[in-house]
Amino acid sequence: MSAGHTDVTTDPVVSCAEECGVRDVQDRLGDKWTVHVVVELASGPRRFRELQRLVTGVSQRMLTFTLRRLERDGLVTRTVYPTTPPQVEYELTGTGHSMTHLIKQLIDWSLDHRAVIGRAREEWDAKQT
Amino acid sequence: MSAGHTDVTTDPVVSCAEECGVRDVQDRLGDKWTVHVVVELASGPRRFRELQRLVTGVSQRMLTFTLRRLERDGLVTRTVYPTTPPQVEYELTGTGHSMTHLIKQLIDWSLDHRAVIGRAREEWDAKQT
DNA sequence: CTGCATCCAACACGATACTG
DNA sequence: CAGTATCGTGTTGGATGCAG
Repeated sequence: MSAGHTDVTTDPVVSCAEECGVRDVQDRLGDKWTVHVVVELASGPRRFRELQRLVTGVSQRMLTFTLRRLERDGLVTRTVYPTTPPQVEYELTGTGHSMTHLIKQLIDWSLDHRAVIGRAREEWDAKQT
Repeated sequence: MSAGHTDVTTDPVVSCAEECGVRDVQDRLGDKWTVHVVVELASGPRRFRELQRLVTGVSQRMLTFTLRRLERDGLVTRTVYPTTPPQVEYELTGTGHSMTHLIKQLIDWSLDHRAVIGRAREEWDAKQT
């Protein structure tokens, strides 16, 4: 594809990577649980227990952490219904939903290049004897 | 943009998040140095030393690691010029360049929501007394 | 200049136990 | 059910020194 990079200086991705608060998004997208939780919440509001069941392997601790952080950043809302037993519902906000699209991009890219990368990886590993 | 999510139960982000090798991409996008390096390489081939200067704060160890991993996955090429002193040049491959776009998405989103998230965060912190 | 190996501190994460 | 607190551990990442 884009071979022949005669002019390599024409890919203005960005000039500020760290300064623009990208780190926050990185941290979130790089976090296994965050992505999982957002994906689950994308299809509608969920209760705590429900999420823990849906997001396989997550510990109670990490789920709480993840939800708190998402809540703090205004990506999910936390609604407490004062019933017995207590019931808490988590739901994506508008901003939260917009992150959903971002995650979609991520997944699409990974699906697109998964095979190529896998092959490259095998070749490389082979060459390392 | 995509506001007005009246139907929350129809956001088919994805059905498999972990199974499809998304973790790999996550790891890479979540990695501070990887993103930085790719961004720097986006504007053209760079030498090792050059990268270390460009990517402020990276240790030699991490730069090597990062480059090796990128090389392994076929995202960058490593060309050795047998001169004295030795000269090694790193360059993004086609796949590598495509990741550039993904990173762009990331940065765009972060720029778009940076303010909102920041405000939400402050409010949340304030409420925590 | 480029790269690898070792040591060491920090932190993230999981498991567990306990409260409302 | 929902959430907090504590402890043990494994991985990450920086600093340093040495080699090609």
